[in-house]
Amino acid sequence: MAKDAEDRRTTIHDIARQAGVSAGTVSRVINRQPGVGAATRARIEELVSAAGFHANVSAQQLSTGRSRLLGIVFPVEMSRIVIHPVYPQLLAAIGDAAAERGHAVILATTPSHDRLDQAMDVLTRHRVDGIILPAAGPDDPLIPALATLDTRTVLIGHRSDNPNLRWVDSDHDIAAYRLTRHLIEQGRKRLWHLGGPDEVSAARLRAVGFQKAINEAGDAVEWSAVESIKFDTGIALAHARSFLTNPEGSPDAVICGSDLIAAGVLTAARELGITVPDSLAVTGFDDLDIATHTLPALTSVRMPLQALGTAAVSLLLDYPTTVTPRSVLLETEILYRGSTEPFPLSAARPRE
Amino acid sequence: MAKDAEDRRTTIHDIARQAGVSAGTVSRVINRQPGVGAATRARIEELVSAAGFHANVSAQQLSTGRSRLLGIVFPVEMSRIVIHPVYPQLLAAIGDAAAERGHAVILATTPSHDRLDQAMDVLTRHRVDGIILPAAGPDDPLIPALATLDTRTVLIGHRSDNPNLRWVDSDHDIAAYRLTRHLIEQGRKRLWHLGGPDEVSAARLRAVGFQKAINEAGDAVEWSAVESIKFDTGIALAHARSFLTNPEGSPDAVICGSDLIAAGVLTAARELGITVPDSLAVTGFDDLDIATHTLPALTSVRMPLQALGTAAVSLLLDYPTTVTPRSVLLETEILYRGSTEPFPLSAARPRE
DNA sequence: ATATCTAACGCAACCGGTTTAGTAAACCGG
DNA sequence: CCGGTTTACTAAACCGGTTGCGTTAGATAT
Repeated sequence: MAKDAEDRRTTIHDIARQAGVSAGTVSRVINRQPGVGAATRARIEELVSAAGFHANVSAQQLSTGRSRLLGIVFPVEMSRIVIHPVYPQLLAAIGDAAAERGHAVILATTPSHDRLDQAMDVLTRHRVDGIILPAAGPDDPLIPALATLDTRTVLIGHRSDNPNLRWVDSDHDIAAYRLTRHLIEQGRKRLWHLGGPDEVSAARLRAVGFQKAINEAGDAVEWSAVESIKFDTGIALAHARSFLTNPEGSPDAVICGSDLIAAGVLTAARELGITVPDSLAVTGFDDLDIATHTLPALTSVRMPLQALGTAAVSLLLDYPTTVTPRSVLLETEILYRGSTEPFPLSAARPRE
Repeated sequence: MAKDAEDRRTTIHDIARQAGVSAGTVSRVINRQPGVGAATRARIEELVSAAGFHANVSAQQLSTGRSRLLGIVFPVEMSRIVIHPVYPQLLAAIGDAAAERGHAVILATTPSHDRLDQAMDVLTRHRVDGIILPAAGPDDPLIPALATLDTRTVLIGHRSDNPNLRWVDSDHDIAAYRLTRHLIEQGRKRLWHLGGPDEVSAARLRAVGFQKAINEAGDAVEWSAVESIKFDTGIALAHARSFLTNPEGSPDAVICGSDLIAAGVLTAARELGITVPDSLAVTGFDDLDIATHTLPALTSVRMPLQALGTAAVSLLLDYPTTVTPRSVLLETEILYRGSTEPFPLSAARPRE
């Protein structure tokens, strides 16, 4: 063990000795529990902040059974498919929400799909109070694995019907539906959908919303859908070059599964001399930085990332005290920008 | 405490009872320590895996003093400036490297720069064995804060001279130097540098390497440098449109601080009818997905992300046993692709 | 056969908190 | 002034592992 008494961290007993009280009293003070006199409490609080004392979470875990730790499963293989800028932001949102509730976040990574056990190991060994699987997809083998773990688990971005799991998601389908309706009401007649990868539930739902609006419009519009391309501007560019020059017919509106994809479409349009929004409307998803820097700026759908994080954490931690819903669906916000602004219409519209 | 005996996790004592030995013996088995007979060891290992037993890390932390936890400080404000696709990959690399060494990774996020204490809190309360600050920049207030913490700390991506800190980095400057030399040797005469944000040390070093090659070339070449733009394709596009049409002279080679920036330059070139690589060479950094999807494919510099993660973890954990260097500098790999392939030269080159 | 050594284990203290049961003093109404 | 209640606090068990030391049994040396 060979620890110098010198470099040992301050413990609750050190504080207790200095304050002339027992360890139990100090414990009550740092946990803001009743049963301590005002004077004693003040004296102890003074000593605590003077010594820079921080209670050892491991010791707390041992005696209370709660680790104040949330596990985030980070699917590496998935991230090779979907390296997406919202990822870090979502992580940060979860981290903040957890911190707000006095919890920290531990990362459980899997180097590959046949090494799930590595992630599961971390989660169980650290006795996490809850698990979050962000950017989950429908066929992720982690989902059944986590469902067996008897630790409360929340998926973000995939609406699993597994009764052992909870989820939070944003209304991708509704947003895509509204976006498509908006374009149809503008008078667009040939709508294409260029969606994100099939492995991502969000991408699928966006396609569903598009399809619903199309179905409602009936024969009034032509449509086509390329689903399942990667969230990649370069790949989108190649696709767009092809369908924008198709002699059999090309779109006057493209609903994209992500701003990254929409950026590729805008580039292709510019190359081909197709003016946006006059001859072609383009929409994206996620409201990335790039959406405000394209020419014209890109109509996009902002995800409630902060709220997703907060809701996920709440679903994990609020259960013991209140009745918690099994799932939470959050609203997105559509930001209409230049890429869908119909020139004739806007010119005709009276100033207000 | 009110725990059912039922849903309690299996402990080392449960295993011990089942095996008819003491807890100490079980402990020696799961830690692969000597002093246990072969038969007993086999019997215990059997029981451990049958029960799915995973030792409680908190209990281990308490008795050994080691938490088997590495803290990653996740600078949220920074990520607003630099939302970059290598970020998740680097995180994953660190996670894997840590897992390999039997450690897990805990995230310490700061909602803002004046709430550093939140991150520091997490780190100290969980008694992390080491701290990693990825994508560090020169003026990050976290750096002095972490230096006072008397927990071993490694910066990734910033070569701090603070003696209390260690760092790992890749040789951005050397790569940029080689890249620039390569272009000069090709006969390029007017080289522009379009670098990433000043807040990121990597971006600064890339500028330094460019400058060194330029200085060596002397009067043989013209040059110009726009430093400090965000890692953003849209912004880069705007810059490129401007300097590629500058009547006072435009470049025949652009060295970019990131593939995201290079993608913008390629788009601008295409818009303006400038052929790449014949009239203009373009290079990027980071070898993102997009680099292989542009037309032509983008010459780029691949960062040794996996190795950076491994080295950082090693710098944190190898100290007690061996002498550890204070810093590690890793090599990058330059991938020459179409965007710098000089057409005349390649046509003249005999097939091999 | 006896003394000596060693490998294999048990015992129990310990890590740093939390929490329950218990005690002493203060307080309160009549 | 007394019995009863409340308040402030202590002591100690406990959480689940680890580890130094002591014990025992079997192997080896004499």
